[in-house]
Amino acid sequence: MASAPLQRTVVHVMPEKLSAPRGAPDILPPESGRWSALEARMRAIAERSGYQEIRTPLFESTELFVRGVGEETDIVSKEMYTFADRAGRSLTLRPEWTAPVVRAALEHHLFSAGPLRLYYIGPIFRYERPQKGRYRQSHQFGVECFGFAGPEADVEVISIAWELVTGYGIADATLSLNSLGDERCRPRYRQALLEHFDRHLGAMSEDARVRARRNPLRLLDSKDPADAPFIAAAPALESFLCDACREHFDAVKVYLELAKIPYVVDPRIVRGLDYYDRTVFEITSRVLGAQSSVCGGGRYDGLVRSLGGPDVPGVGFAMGIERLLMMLRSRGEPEVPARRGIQAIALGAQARTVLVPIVAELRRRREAPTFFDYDERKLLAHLKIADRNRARYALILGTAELAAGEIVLRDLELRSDRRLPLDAARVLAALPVEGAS
RNA sequence: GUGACUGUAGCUCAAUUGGUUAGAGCGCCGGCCUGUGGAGUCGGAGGUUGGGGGAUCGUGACCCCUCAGUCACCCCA
Repeated sequence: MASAPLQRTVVHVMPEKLSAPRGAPDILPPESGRWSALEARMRAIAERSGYQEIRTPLFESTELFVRGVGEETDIVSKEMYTFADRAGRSLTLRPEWTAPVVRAALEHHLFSAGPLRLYYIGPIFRYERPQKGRYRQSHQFGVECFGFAGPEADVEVISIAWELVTGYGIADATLSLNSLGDERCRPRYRQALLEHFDRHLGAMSEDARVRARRNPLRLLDSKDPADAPFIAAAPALESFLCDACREHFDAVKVYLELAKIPYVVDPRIVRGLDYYDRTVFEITSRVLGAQSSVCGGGRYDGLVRSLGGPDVPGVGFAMGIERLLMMLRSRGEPEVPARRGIQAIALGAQARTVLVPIVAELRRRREAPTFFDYDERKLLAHLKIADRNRARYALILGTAELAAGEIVLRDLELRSDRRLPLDAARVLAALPVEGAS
């Protein structure tokens, strides 16, 4: 290999600074700490309702999303990260979780064991123009409840979402609800809609004409003022629901009231994924700006079958972690974190040698952090580092202590010193237990 | 994919409507305050003004392209 010329080439070819791809932000400390705390809470809440985690590959065969999400949807038609692998297979970075979850459940015969409750947490990828609350790699938490056709499951799933969003004292959240009907009544409504809009399409936005062709229901969702009067005059979906769908929808509302979960019925939420039927819902917040939706979901009784599986009903939601974090942050929390952990301070090479194994022992036995700056500094500088680390204690070993066979344990909050025998066990015994943060 | 705005030290921002060696605060590193901390004080490092072209005697400032961010549309979490 002619490595020398190759190296030269590399230097000339990439003089630019390396940076993260567009719309794919890094998550750095201390922000990453907020992430893991939220994720822990999501897992806990899902598990309390009997949900278990599922992890699926980051990429799937492209066909899964085309069939599962719908060829005509924006996600599939223009937002997927699709590539060919070395064998020419078309693969796609998952743009959503529901289709992969169903695929995995089918592949491993999870439906044959009866009702199934799964949750997931992880990244999704959509090729969109980034803006606030919208990224090319974003992260979702969600649950899928399979095997129950009744309204109880809808409300179970909504309850989980609602608890997560409101659990931090967020007053701003709104739950919007709608029913899309099922395969019996929706076609009739679709037809009625088309007939209504057909007469006005010439006066409506260009976008509306596209929607009429691709998904007439989405006409209702147009924000173009030109379309507003025609939308207002459009027939209401609710009046077209068949008896079974109406009964289901009414029961969902009753259960929500029993659960004291406030909602508004919004006939305009129709959702952009093809697989939904009956209940659809969304949780929104003003603080998110234009990307107001923090959670969206609904029932998808036909999806499993359409992917080649048995006739298993399902209901679930997906929640945007970035957006939920934005909601939490907007309530402000400038609080200074409490002091925690120990700053180990060695003055001089010999003290350092003695302190290293003691620190190792502290780190093995305690959950709270033990910080150790290995550079030779003055005591003053070490204490400043301890403050920066927000350490509660300083463990100081200098030449005087070393000679006396002692070590100083300083409480940085109380500003008081104790002299202890120079021994890891004695130090541990003198420290209160500090648990995980 | 469409439209608009913005990119100057690690961070937040200056730089008299183009004019000499681009500054400040915070942060960082170091000295002093004889081994006891969020302070003070003195000093230091750190910028090819996102990148590339162009116009000009000359620009961080003007024009074009590009990259990135932000806001809205589209769509969605």
